[in-house]
Amino acid sequence: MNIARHIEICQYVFMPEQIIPCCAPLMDTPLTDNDAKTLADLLKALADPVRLRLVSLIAASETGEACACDLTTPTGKSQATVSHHLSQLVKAGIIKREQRGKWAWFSLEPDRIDSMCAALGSSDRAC
Amino acid sequence: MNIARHIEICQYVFMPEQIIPCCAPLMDTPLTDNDAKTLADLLKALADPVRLRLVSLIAASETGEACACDLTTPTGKSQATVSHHLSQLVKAGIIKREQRGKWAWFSLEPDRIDSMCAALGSSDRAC
DNA sequence: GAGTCATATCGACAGATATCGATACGACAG
DNA sequence: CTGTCGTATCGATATCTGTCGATATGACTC
Repeated sequence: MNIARHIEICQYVFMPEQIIPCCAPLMDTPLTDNDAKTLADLLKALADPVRLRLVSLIAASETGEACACDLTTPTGKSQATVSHHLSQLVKAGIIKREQRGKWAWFSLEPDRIDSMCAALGSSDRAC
Repeated sequence: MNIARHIEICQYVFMPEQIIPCCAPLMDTPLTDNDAKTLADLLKALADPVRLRLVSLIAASETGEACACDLTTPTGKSQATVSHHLSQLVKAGIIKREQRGKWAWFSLEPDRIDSMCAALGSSDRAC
């Protein structure tokens, strides 16, 4: 186990711009308090059935984006609730929001979930 | 997008015995309510800084296992709290518990986190 | 069996979170 | 400028979750 290497990988993982494809720390050396908090916040943002459905509705759409107006019905929740969940996802960096006229369009922030998975793996594992 | 293929992948992902190495549904077709609930429960089990530290302490230990008695101090939580979190992780299938005399030893359930990551990816992505 | 030690469970509490109706805001159409 | 429509925010509420002291359980020692 190589601490320097671990720190290097951590920097990749927590910087959305540069990302290793899959699998990195957690398993290699105990997480610091800070890293644990950061990673937990990201996991929490996804750890809700409604938000998972929202993400998958957006990701699985033809164009890779979805209008908020089309996300209320399939989730079976109120407009206020859906808006709240979408905000949470944006705040966590999992999706991004774009205003077009009076509509709000959402699309995936592509590397965010990958980097989360990377943080949950081991750098020893082949990917 | 191929529904039959998706269902097939889903079965792998939610059956801990057989697991594809990395990356599968979520992005391919909207999650069902049930799958969303299942996946959210698994994410929730990891979405806590104390539990993440416990997992990484266990995983990063020399032998790949750790005694409960060695997990209280590094987390800075009470014995009751640590025991509670360990139970949550066991219940979620992320770690397993083995009694040895009066000590409880914990080790990773190896494929559980991988399958979670798999469920969060896309089957199109190269892994 | 009595005492000790490791761990799980219980009960209580504080803080977080999901939810929704009502309302505010901002963009567009007329 | 006024009305309409999509969306965010607010306020209230119910439920869930993390935490810990106290206690129960279960295993080992003597």
